[in-house]
Amino acid sequence: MKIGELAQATDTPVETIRFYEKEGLLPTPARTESNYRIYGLEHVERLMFIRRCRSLDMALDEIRALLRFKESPQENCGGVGELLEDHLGHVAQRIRELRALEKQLKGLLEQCSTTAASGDCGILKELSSEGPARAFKRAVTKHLHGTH
Amino acid sequence: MKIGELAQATDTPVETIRFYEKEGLLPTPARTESNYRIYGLEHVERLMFIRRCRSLDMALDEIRALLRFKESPQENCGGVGELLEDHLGHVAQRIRELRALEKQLKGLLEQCSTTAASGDCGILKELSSEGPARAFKRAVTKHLHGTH
DNA sequence: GGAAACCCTGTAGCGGGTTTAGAGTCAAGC
DNA sequence: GCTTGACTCTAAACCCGCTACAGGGTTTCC
Repeated sequence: MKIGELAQATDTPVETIRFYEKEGLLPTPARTESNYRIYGLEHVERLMFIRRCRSLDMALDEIRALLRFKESPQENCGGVGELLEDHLGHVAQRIRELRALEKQLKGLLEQCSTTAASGDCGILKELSSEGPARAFKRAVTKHLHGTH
Repeated sequence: MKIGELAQATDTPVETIRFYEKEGLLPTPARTESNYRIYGLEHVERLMFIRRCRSLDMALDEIRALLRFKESPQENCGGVGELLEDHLGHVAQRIRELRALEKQLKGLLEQCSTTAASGDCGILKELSSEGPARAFKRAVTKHLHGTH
């Protein structure tokens, strides 16, 4: 199959396939006389593996590691689990961060509704708050950097 | 104040300040005879605003828009709220995605513990599943692109 | 007067692709 | 046979939001 067919089969943009090849995630395929890439079942399989991992938001480096495990003699299953647990940790961490963010944004938006009647935009005020004057003073009084 | 002091005052790397200037987020400051940038209160204020927005994970384009609102005559508060709501929407969406992800990863990890005793890695199997054969067939039988 | 700590400009790199430019190939319709 | 259009090729630039150089000049401290 040609690259466009592989693209359809795996729901992957053609350019991304070439990119994965350049990155060493996909083996270099055979070519036709006219220099077109030709793929087989094994490429479909491998690309689908990659895409499934990417859909789990794994980095290309993590995927490379998984592919090595997959290829390697046998039973580095422990390593696989460890990698996944690390990744899960990152994801959980990011969720926590985003939730904190969400809360802050909601707080800001409330400002808007409560100050809607009054003069000027509560959101912009809030974003400007914990005024700069203090920080300025801090910086100026503290221009004694290093030990002193 | 010089760039390093501004950096301290706002907890922003020096390079990032120069980057924001190049991006038009910070106005071009005055210079000393020896070509050093000199900043005042207004720069501290503006940079803190930018950093607060960034800590809310807003894109530089969004921040640019907010700064325009801030500058503009008066009362585009509606626009501000709208922008923030959009942003909140993105954040909420991303949280949903990551939670789904988390669930999938946990499922995969369970595979590992349940198949630990058995022959080979359940995780890798699972990641390879919904086999490629079907997709391959789909692609090959459907090489009749367009109307046919 | 010399070393350390600051400042300057300009450029390249990160990840994970996407886009563009310019050229070649192949099948179908006239 | 010839043109159109869909596909393919390579190489290089672009995206975001920085970060990290390299190779200078300036200021400050002892």
